[in-house]
Amino acid sequence: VELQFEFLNFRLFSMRVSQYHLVTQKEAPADAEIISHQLMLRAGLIKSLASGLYSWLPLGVRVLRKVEQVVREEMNAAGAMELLMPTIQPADLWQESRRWEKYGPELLRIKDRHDRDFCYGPTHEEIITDIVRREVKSYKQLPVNFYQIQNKFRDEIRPRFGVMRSREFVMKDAYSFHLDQESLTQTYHRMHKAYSNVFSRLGLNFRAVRADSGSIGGSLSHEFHVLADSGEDAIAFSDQSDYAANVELAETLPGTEPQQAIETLTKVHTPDAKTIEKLANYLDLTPAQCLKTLLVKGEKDGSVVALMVRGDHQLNAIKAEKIPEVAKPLTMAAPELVAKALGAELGYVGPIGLSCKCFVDYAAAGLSDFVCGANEKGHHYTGVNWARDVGDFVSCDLRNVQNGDPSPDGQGTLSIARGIEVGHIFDLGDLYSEALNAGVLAEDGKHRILTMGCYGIGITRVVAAAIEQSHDDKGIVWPAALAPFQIALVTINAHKSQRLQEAADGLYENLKNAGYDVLMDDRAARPGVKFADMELIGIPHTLVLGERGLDANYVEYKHRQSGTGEDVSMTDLLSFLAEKI
RNA sequence: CGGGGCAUAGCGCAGUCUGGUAGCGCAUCUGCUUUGGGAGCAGAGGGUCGGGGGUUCAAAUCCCUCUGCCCCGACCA
Repeated sequence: VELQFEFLNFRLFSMRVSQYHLVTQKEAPADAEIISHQLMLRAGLIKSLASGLYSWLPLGVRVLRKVEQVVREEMNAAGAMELLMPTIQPADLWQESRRWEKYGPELLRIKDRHDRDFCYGPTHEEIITDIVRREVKSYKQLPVNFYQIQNKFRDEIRPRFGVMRSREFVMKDAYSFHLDQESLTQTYHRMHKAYSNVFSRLGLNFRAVRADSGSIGGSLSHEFHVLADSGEDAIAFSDQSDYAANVELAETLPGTEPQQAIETLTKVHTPDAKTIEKLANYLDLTPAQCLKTLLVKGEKDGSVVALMVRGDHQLNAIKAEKIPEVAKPLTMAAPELVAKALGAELGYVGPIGLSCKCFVDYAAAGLSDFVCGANEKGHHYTGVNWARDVGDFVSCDLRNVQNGDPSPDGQGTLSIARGIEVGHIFDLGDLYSEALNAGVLAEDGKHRILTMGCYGIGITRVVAAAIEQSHDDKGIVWPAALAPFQIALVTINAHKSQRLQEAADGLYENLKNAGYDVLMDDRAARPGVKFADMELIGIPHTLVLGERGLDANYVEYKHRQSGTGEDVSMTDLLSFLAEKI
């Protein structure tokens, strides 16, 4: 708890607009697609430099600092220690972990003047593991948890949505090291809790979801998603339990056994019915009564594997890649390969008499009297039944969950929502510590490889996500914790009244002394211009001081989020604000 | 990486088809008037028309080429 107060004296300066770089725009650049990108450009938070590269202008940096501050406090409270590693990393550590080959073109590789290989760090597992293996020698020094807040570079295939998916971005990354799994699990839960605290304090509507551990590796992982329709990820959660998972990972349950066969197996002529939609139309059936057969490259050269899902379902690539017989990454088999390996034509493939390995999704395996390709151009079978008509196959979980599917924990049904991933935590086990040989002497005097966790928060992305979640037709509506300034003090024509200017200066000093971040709009501009700017940049609380109020000893108060306002007596102002803020 | 689009003043755009002195709105600067919800008038500054090459008496405009930026896709049986 003491750690939490370490930074309490952190405070950003109050400013006068006349002395501040506030440049707003009425129109957003045409290439800004999503609302957060448009508003960040219009409000003058960021400026684009090149594809996926943004400069943060003074107003934007204030927001970043506020996010960082909350993150620092919660990391410190969770027992993590801040350090700072270089952004440029030598290749040899990446070669040691074998990621120099594995990471692919997202890793920006560079050479120094001596022709030595380096990369711009996309993440820091190698560096921190190297520090720990050299610094930590005894189990008595464990566990340790280090974090940093720093720029990362990932050479994305397609940067988009402004700072939401940029190439260079600010990330908080933490790494913990432990003697055993039990200690790691403890810290993992502690960090899970710390992340929930961070996003709650930032005023975001978020969900923690089970996730695939992806390219970082490891076993257990959770993502933290801010819920927003523009999110790039789909997440599934139960209406009756706390089950929540990325759709990439969310399991489907084995379905019911197929019903007794009624129809007889019949081959029908189906010209041009190469898609499920056309087939269902042609036969006057629903897609759910048809079987979709996808042919992918097998792990063995030149081989093909068949993956089957119900016609109304979608194959989940990550689940498919977990099948040992399937080539990684998942690749659809080219028509020539299919013709060569199976003698079949795409569009009319089905399980009956198919000479390759077949994997069938649970729901598809529950079908009876269904339709599938006849492995003959222009023909399908109807009345197909697995047990009676089809040879060997393996049934497994292959598809994406859908709205209304039963929750995998047996409680309730799943809903699908869209989310923006702002945090991700991983239980890495000994993945990197083993590769880099990071270990300590244990109590029994034996050398033991460490276990490791890593934990990331996309600081810059949090800013965009907050705007996606909180804006209106006038502009940004910052949650209190993120706002670049707490109070906007707008003067009405003060340049024409010395008395008013002096009163405004006095009020500004009082608010500063009371500990608030204040932006005083003292420009000699028309009131409408000032109101519009303060609303665009989303300052939560606005105070308006004009001649009228000065004469009657009041200021006007307006709340950005609710739009409501009231006149407040000058004498009561500080206690009024103390209650509001 | 594949497909599509765009590139003209800080931002938004017109002009390109049909070659003939580079324009409009916003923003910026000056002056006057105005002043409680993005003011009006008058004036001013600001452009290698993305780069290079070609055709032509003449190129923002036509041709070739390079670059940059944006969007879509990478689920199709």
